[in-house]
Amino acid sequence: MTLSKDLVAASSTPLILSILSQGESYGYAIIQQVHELSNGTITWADGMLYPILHRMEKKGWIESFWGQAGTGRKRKYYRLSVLGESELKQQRQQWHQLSQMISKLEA
Amino acid sequence: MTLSKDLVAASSTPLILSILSQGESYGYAIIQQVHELSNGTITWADGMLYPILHRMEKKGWIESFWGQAGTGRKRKYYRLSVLGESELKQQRQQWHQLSQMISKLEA
DNA sequence: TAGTTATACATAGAACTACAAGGTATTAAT
DNA sequence: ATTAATACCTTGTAGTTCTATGTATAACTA
Repeated sequence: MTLSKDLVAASSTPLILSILSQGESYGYAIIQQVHELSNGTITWADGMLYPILHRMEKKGWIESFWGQAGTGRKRKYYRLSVLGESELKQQRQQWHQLSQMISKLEA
Repeated sequence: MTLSKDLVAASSTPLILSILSQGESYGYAIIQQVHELSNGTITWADGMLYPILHRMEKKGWIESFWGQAGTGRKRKYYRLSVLGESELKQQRQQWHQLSQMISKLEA
């Protein structure tokens, strides 16, 4: 399944917010989580994700901090901010409403 | 509720396809139908809808023909094409998948 | 130990595009 | 007569996205 460009754009933010609502994570892992959650149907390019993360941080929805993996490799972790929590709530609501509208129109 | 730009873009096409799947309609009426279906929360500008309809026609998802309202006013009606039907099916599936992913992540 | 793959992050800017604003025209209402 | 509602259309720009490219380390493998 290749998602339409619009749908990718519209879903990436709520998906990232949702993932981070379950605990902090980092770019590379988020890509894998989305891949798994979608049963392999969604594969994000890393060059697409990082700008999104930066934008979301700029908006104050997520916060970053550098961490160390067990291996010694550096990672930039992200966690949901308070603002991000309420944003997630709103976006979930919007998704829900639109889903319902589309469902309602199924003959 | 003001939907995010991304979400408006992602939802407009499946919504229009869904509406037309229930029978032919025309631009002005589609705007009102969306307004009603959303309980007044979604108000599309006409200048935003017409280009979308043109694009969708270009892609072969919908077909247009000029008609006459009872009043004598001219209207450009749109109906779903065969291609549009399968496109709708796909887009519904995608919406469904993403909705499920987001739901699944609700703690 | 050299080469390859996987992990991990970053950004410039080409390429795209949405849609506000502005335009035309007819019918209905006041 | 005027205004509101109905009905459609397009240009230009202001904005955005994400591809392509770059850097670097760790782990594996032949």
